[in-house]
Amino acid sequence: MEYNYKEIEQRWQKYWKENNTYKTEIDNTRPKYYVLDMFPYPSGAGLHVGHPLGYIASDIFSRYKRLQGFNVLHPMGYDAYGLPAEQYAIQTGQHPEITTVRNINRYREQLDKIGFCYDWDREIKTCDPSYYKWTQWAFIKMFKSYYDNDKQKACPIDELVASFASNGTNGINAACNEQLSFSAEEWNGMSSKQQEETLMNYRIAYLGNTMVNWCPKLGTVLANDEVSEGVSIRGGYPVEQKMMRQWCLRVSAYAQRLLDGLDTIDWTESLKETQRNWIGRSEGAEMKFHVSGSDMVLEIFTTRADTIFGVTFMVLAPESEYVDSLVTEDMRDEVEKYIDEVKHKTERERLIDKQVSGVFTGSYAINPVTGNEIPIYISDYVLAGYGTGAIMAVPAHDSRDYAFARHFNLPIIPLIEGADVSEESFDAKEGKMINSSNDKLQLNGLDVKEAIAKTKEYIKAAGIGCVKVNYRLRDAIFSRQRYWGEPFPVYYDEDNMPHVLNEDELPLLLPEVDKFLPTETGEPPLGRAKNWKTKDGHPLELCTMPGFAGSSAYYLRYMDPHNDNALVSKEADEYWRNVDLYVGGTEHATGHLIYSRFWNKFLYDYGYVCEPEPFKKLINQGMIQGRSNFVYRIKDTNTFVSFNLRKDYDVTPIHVDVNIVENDILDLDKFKAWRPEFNNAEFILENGKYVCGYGIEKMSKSMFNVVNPDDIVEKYGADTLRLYEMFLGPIEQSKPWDTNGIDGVNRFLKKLWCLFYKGDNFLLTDDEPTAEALKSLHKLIKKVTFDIEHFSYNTSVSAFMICVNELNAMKCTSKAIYSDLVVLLAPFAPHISEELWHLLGNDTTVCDAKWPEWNEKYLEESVVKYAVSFNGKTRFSIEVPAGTSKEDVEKAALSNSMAEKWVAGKTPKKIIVVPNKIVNIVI
RNA sequence: GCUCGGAUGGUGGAAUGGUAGACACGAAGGACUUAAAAUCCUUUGGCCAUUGCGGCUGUGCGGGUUCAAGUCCCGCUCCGAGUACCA
Repeated sequence: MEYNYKEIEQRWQKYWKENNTYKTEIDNTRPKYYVLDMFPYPSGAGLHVGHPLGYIASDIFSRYKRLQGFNVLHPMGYDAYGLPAEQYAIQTGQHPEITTVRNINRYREQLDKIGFCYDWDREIKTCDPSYYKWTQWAFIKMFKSYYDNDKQKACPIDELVASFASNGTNGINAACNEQLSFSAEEWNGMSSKQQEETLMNYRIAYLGNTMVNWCPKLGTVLANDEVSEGVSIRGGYPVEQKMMRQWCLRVSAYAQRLLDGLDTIDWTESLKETQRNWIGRSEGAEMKFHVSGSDMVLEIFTTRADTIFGVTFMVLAPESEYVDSLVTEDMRDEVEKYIDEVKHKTERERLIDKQVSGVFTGSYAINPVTGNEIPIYISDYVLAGYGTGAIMAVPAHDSRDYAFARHFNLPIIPLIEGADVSEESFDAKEGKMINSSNDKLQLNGLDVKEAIAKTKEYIKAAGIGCVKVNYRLRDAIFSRQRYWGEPFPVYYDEDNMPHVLNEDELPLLLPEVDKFLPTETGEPPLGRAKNWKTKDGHPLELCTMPGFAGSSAYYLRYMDPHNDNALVSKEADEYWRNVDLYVGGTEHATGHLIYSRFWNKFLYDYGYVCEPEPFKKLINQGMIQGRSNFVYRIKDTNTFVSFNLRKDYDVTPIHVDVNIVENDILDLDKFKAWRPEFNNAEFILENGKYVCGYGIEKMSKSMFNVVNPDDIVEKYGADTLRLYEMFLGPIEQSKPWDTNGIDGVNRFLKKLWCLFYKGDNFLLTDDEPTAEALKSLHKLIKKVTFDIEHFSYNTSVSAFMICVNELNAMKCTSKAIYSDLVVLLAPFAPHISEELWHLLGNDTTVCDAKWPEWNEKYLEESVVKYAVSFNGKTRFSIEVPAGTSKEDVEKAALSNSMAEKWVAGKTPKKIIVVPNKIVNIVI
């Protein structure tokens, strides 16, 4: 019998489906293990060969864990809301749901062919009302909560209201937009609208006026992680800063917990570092500067309190609320002109144009330590959103202040001994302080670190400021002026104040609209929906939620996907707890992986989930790049010259579809048929072949380098695809897709098949396995077990090849050996393993087998080989019986006929024997 | 600029401080074939020797630690990824 992968794979895929082989239920008698893939956004292009890389890796791990006796939860679903479907809808008028469903079906078809062990009963689509009900539910909870900094958790807003009513803001330490201070009487005297507005300052989901990234081309705001280098990640359109009233999530309240949690989880150091940078904790001091001739006080944040004696000016962000009252009449025109200029610059222009710019306000501040008067400027190098939006400028020790001082000719006072500030600032936090003492504070002679500490002490004692920790992490902007997303469960009253719906009114269904564009009056697409109001006629929110809303808690829903009464039941949550292994790309480091952790912590605060971190271990699969092929056309002809001969001609390289090239050899007939203009192409060949050049690029249609997994499955089978993707290299590494080696793994499967069958004869017997075969097998068990635990799948595949070659060479026919081998292979190549497993006479599926354990006794060698080195250089090797003592190994090494040459009559100074490995003789 | 990775044959890549280059691809030669495909065998880092079965050299560069370094330490070069007026 031939290895007929098509027949085998189809038959077993059908069997698994019909028998619910991968259906998972809570089972308290077995330990759980939760393996999760980052669910895909179903794009119209379908899966390419890079997508399944992570899915295969997690599938191998799931199957392995299952064979080890774990109850494995391994679900899959779709992140179905998103911009591309909506952009497509705008262009074609087709409802995004139709495109989305079509794409999902296509994805499912492609996934099914690869033989994953997903429990499809638990499938989730974020655009499904039964799913987004719980996204809306969580939003309502967040709306009804504030963050108590003392308790370090989210609490019901009602508690805050009660506290305001009895004590005002007294004793309240809550996360907020701005520190408020009022008494119980003042609170009780407020109108309900005023009270509502006050509460917005505290809610975890709040409506706030914030600077947002506005993308005019997409017609929506974007979160910080959706923007890179001044353009939108989706589409690459310019983004500008704009003040807008938007729904926000108070992620910043969780900054410290998000930072601390990183130490408790098993993620790669680089990913944790990315999150740490994104959270951006910095310890410093907040200091008050009085404005000269006024009772205004400006607050600044600095990490370099020690440089207070070198402050020669102050700078405010142009957007700062204080600017208006600071500007003197003679400067007003100039300041307004500058603010206007800054406002109209897009983020991108600001980044490109790094010229120093700014303008003097006309006002002066007083340095609280030296008493000196210093000018106050505004400049766009100070950001409104960080710290207090104002800085004390120390040009000698900050490069940005330095550039500004140079441009406006402001004084520069060096504060560190030996620092030369004639050409550039000295930013390093090292050296001894100078010019930094007066009757209030003496820093001269101190080290920078000591000076920082001493200054902080002084600031506190003198009441001119406080020690403060700042975070770079901002609240997440949660509104999108888009159609294809979750509607907010929010309506507005007569005062235009927002209220949330009752939980029993969920889900609030996404309404139909006639077009997916903003309304004529510039309102979001939901403004087109008919009857978009509550039963009692209140208008509903027109924005929808962003992409990360649906992906923030999906891992919880998989635990209990059909529950109508809760996001996840207590029972399911306490059994499955959190994700043991999460596999996905690094691109979500500062988006999904932060939001999800935040969302989880919020739910944790209320006891809806029992684990403070959602993803215990995380593996990042690398990207698969495209490997493009080129042909070389001789200029102004239709003649193509082979790669190695191209130097002799004047040629233009042209991308050629990689699907008509094999091992860099062009299929000439397919090439002629590929494009009409190549119909009558001529070729200059080398050795009768046309060799193509290659290059590594992103996998994309325009480069003709997209390889579709279906084509590989068709040509080689799913098992070959799975093995080959793993064989390609370490899972975490980015690498180009290169089919050149795929024959190797395909050959391996055929070889394995041929160990079972020769022609139509079944070769296997019940013979006792030989010691040699057992050794080969147990070597494999040990290696593969170790490799899977360490996600080193490429070396596992090699180990299988070695083992099969060995068994082949020793003509092993023992069923006992192959039985274990097939179980080991099952996670990697489930279809062929299932087939072979049944050929071995089993009637259960291979998934229910038991992972074999290795026995050291089969691995023991009777003879041990030692490499013999002289002064570290290996010269020859010797063999001694296993268990030979060190002394005897030394003797054997020295008495070897080869040794004489290297010893050369001298007495060895020292001999090192590493058991079973090396004898190093130092002469 | 900062942070984190990485650099090993023609290629993808192996190597708990212990015989570098496993495994695979490609290439060359051979066997079986009328022929091709498939399959199998041999060789394959470089240099030298190959009527000596061996020698020298070698993991981006320069140092160091060690009996022993691809691996650890210090200083560079180059490449990749992320991030950026964050005070």
